[in-house]
Amino acid sequence: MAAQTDDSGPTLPAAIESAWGLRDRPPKGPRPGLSVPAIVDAAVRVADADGLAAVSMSRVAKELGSATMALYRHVGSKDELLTLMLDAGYGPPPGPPPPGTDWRAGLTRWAWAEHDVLRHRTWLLHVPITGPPVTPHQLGWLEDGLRCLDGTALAEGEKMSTLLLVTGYVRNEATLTAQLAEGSRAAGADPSELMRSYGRLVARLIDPARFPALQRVLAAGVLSQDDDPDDEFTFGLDRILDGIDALIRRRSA
Amino acid sequence: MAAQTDDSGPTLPAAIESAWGLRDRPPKGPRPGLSVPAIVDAAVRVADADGLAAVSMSRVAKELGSATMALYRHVGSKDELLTLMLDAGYGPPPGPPPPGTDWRAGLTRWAWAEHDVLRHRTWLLHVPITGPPVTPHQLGWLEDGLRCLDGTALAEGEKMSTLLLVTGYVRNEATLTAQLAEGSRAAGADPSELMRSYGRLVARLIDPARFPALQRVLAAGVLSQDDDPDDEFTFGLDRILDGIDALIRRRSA
DNA sequence: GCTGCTCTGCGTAGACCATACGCAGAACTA
DNA sequence: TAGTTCTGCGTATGGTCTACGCAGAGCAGC
Repeated sequence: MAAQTDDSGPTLPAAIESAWGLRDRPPKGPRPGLSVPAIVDAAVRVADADGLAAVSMSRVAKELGSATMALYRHVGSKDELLTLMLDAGYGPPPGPPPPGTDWRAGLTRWAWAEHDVLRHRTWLLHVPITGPPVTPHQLGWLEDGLRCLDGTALAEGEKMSTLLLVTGYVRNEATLTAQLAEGSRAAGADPSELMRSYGRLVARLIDPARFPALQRVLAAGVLSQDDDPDDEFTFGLDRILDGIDALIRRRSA
Repeated sequence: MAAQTDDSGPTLPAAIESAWGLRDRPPKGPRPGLSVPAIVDAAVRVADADGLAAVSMSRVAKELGSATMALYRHVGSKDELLTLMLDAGYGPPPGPPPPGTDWRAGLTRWAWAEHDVLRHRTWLLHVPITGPPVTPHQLGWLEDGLRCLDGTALAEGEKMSTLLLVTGYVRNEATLTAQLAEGSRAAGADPSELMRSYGRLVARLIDPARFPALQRVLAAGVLSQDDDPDDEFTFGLDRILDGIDALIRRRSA
C-alpha cells in the first residue's frame, strides 16, 4: 500500500522528467530521429489546424513522416502526450508584474494573458486534466500569478485559492465563448444570430407560468442584443476581483 | 445561408423535443420495445456504476438486453444521448427560494444544490457541453437561480451573467475535487497523502531562484496540511458573492 | 378478412482508434 | 572486430461509433 509515495513523491513519467531537463541520453544505440519536443510540436500543429479531436497517434506520426508506433518510444501513452501538449500550448508564462503594479492590475493582466492564449488555442480547453500541474510552463504561470499577490495581507493558502478562483473563471468563460463560436461555425451563422435564434427557441419551449423569471429575461432582450464577449469577460473578472478586494481589506484592517 | 434559423429557431433533435412532451407517436407500426427515457435511464445507470467512459452504445444496449443498433432508432447520435443524460443526471431543480429568503442565502442554497449533485455524479463533469441549455431540467435550474435575484437592483443581463459566474465556479470546483479523488483512487492513497506527495514532488522540481513565490507557498505548508474541501468551496463562493454584493449595493445606491 | 404502408428491431460491415509485442538493424564501447 | 543496447517499425488485437439495408409487426382502408 502507498508503495509509490516514498520521499521522491509519485513517480513522474519519463517524458515529463525530460521536459525539466533531467534525463541523460544513454550514449549507446542509434541516434534518435525523433525527440519528445518534435513530437509535441507536431501534435500541437495538428491541434492548431484541425482541433484536438484530430490528434491521433497515427495523425501525429504522419505529420512527422514516421510510423505510428515509433512515437511510443518517446512518449508513454497518449495521455502523457496530451499533458505535454498542454504545457507547450500554454507556452511560457506572461512574466512577473512590472515593479510598482498593484495586485489588482497584476492579476488582471495575468487573467487576460490566459484569456488570450485560450482564445487563440481553444483546443487547450478540451485537454482532459488528469492532475495538478507538474510541467515547467504550467508551474511558471502559477509562479507569476503568485507574485501578483506578493505584499498583500493574504495568507499563503488564500493566495493559492485566489489564483485557483481566477484561473477557473478564465477557463470557464473561454469554454463558453468557444462553444458559442464552434456552434455558430457549425450552423453557418454568426454568433449573435445564433444567440438570437437560441432565444427564440427557448421562448417557444418554455411555459411562461412555470418559467416566469426566465421569461422576463427573454423579454428584456438579453439574448437578442449582441454584446461584446470581452465585456462579458470583464464583468465576471471584476466581480471576482471585487470579492478578493473585500477580503484583502478585511485582512489588512 | 442561415437556412436553419427561421422563426422556429434552430432545429431541435427529435429526442429532445420528445423530452419536452411535444412529439406525437405515429399510430402505425409495431409497439416500440424501447423508449428514450428507458435508454437514458440505462445510460445513467452505467455512468453511475462505471463512469462516463464506460458508456458506449453497446454497453447501454447490453444493459437493456437489446441490440446496439436498436438504440439509434430513438436517439440520433451518441452526443444526443449525452445531452439527455446531462439533463437526467442533474435531475429536477432545487425549487425556488422559500419566501423571505434574501438573494445571498438563495444563491448559496442554489450553489450547494449543484455542488451536491456534482459530488454525487462526477461523470456529469465529463459530459462535453455542446451548446446552451435546451432541456427541461437544465432550464429549470436556470429559472430557480434567476428567482433568487428577483427584487435586486440588477439588470436582467447582469442576473444572467451572475448565474453563469456562480454555476461556472461550482463546476470548476467540483472538477478539481473530483480529479483529486480520482487520482487518489488510482494511486491507492488518500487525497491528503497524495497532496503531500505532490508538494514534495514540486519542491524537488523547482529551482528556488526562479520560483520564489511558489517556494514560499510550499514552505508555508499549504499542500501539506489537509483542509476540508467544503471549506475550500465556501471560500471561493463567498468571494464571488461578496463581489456580487458590491455590485448590487452600487446599483441600489 | 385482406392488402399495403409504415415503422421497429437488428445484423453486417466499415472506418477509425490506442497500444502490446517482437524483430531487424544502427551506433557506440571494449 | 564483437557485443551490447537502443531505435524504428510491422503486425495484430480488441475496442469505438455508426451507415446501410433487410425482415417482420401492427394499423388503415377497402
